Amino acid sequence: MSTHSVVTAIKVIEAVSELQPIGLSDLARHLDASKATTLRTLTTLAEMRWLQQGGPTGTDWLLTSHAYAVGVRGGAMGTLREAALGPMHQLQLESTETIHLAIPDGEVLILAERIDTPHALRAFLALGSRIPLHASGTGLAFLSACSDAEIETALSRTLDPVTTQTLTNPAKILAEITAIRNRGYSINVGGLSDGITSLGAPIRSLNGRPIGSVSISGPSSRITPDRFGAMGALVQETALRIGSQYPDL
Amino acid sequence: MSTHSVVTAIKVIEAVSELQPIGLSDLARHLDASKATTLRTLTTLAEMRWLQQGGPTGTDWLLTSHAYAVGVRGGAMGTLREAALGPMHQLQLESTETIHLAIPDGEVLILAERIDTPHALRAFLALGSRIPLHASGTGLAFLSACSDAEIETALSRTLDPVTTQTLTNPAKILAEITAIRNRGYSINVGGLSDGITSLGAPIRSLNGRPIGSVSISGPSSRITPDRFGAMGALVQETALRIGSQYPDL
DNA sequence: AACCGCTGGTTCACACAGTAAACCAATGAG
DNA sequence: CTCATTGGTTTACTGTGTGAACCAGCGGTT
Repeated sequence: MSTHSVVTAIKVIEAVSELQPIGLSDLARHLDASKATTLRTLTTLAEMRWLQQGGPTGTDWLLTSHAYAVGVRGGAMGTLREAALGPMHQLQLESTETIHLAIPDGEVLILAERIDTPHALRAFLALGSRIPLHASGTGLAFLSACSDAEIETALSRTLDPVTTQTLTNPAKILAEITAIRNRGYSINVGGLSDGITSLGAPIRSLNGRPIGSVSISGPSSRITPDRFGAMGALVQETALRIGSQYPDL
Repeated sequence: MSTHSVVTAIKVIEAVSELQPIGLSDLARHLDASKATTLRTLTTLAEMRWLQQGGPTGTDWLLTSHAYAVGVRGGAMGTLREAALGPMHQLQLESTETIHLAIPDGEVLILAERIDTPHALRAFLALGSRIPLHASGTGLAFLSACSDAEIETALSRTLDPVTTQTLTNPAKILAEITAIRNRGYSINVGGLSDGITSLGAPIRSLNGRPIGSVSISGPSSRITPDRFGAMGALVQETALRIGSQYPDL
């Protein structure tokens, strides 16, 4: 087996990130690599302060906060979030609900920023969560700004349902996308988590390419159909404001 | 020069994170490595979806959102933030100001989470920001929970002033630390950014070790000395609640 | 034009870094 | 007391990553 050491290193980081706390043998097995290799990679990564030992047993491996600090600054992550914060705050005040900013990573969106509602009952999604394109307000909004070819490849993947109300039929999703394009914003009732409704709009860079999306999320009891129009207009406007500040991909 | 390839890979990631957008030659010069090595590292990292080309010139290198997604989950970053969110929200409601959660990374703290105030005038600090221990409410609070030896090594470093009001004299900082220990919370008026006052308290794990700190931050015009007592008690209580949920380092 | 200093990217032979298999010591379950 | 784990170490070999030298393209200056 010929592997670049840096490839294994990255795999180690990602595996630890996902499975932590995790022990050496477990990790080596999961990576299908020898323990010696795995351990040496672990120790060098520890020297670089990306990993550390700890956890229940004291010998398990964990990701450090250094990894976080490095990741947050960053391309779209840094500049787009910076540009988005102001408009997102304003949208939070206007809607009084939770505001999400999502950014694409491969075939999913990643929750990049969240402005919380003061309400006790609220939608909750951890930062960094991977959000499937077909199952969320942000995702559907993002798709609606993609080219037909991109949409097709996105929908050609297996579309796992997240809740009982998740759209999984490509044809229905396509219909929904054209609806979104006409309407200007997406509507997702319980598709990502039960009882949560969200309205989303795509953020376009100055050249028109989709670079993320914003959404308003809250309990379906508060975000009722009669408020869709007003709230949808707000998200749409917010997405426009953010995109207009953002120069390019 | 003999270097591990994974070490250079990590250095590349960190350099790109810090300097992006950045070109090949620039990067190689900054890393003191050959362009060949640098480029191959860049391309493998791009294959792993951690980096991508783009930016103004189209050939500059950027960090992807994938790096962020990997970093956020993670050790202290994940579990502690999860445990802290509830109490932080409550503290936000009680104080009506911005709440910060900071976690140690080497010799600084990293801003891990932020709950914003609805006020238009508010303190702002980007997630992932590196916060010097001696110049912030969170930092001083964290120091106050460290052992004397740890404090000494921390204060033996060069203490750069951030504002004109930053404490840089080790003796004065030590005095402040004992004051914090008696008082139960830290007070920082304009030490990190002008016009911002913050009150912080250390978060201790069940075994008593400091693992982070929380703070209330806002304009000095709103966080006035007559409110220090009440607000300080709130932060302190919040830090205790968070720590009591958190098992161990 | 020719020259310059730069850029991103490529090629190649050699050394050394990274690999896997075998091996230890310690722990916990049966 | 076995047996199967665990984390960690040692080894000799091999193939990966290394840096120097090399292209080609670009924008100014002369």
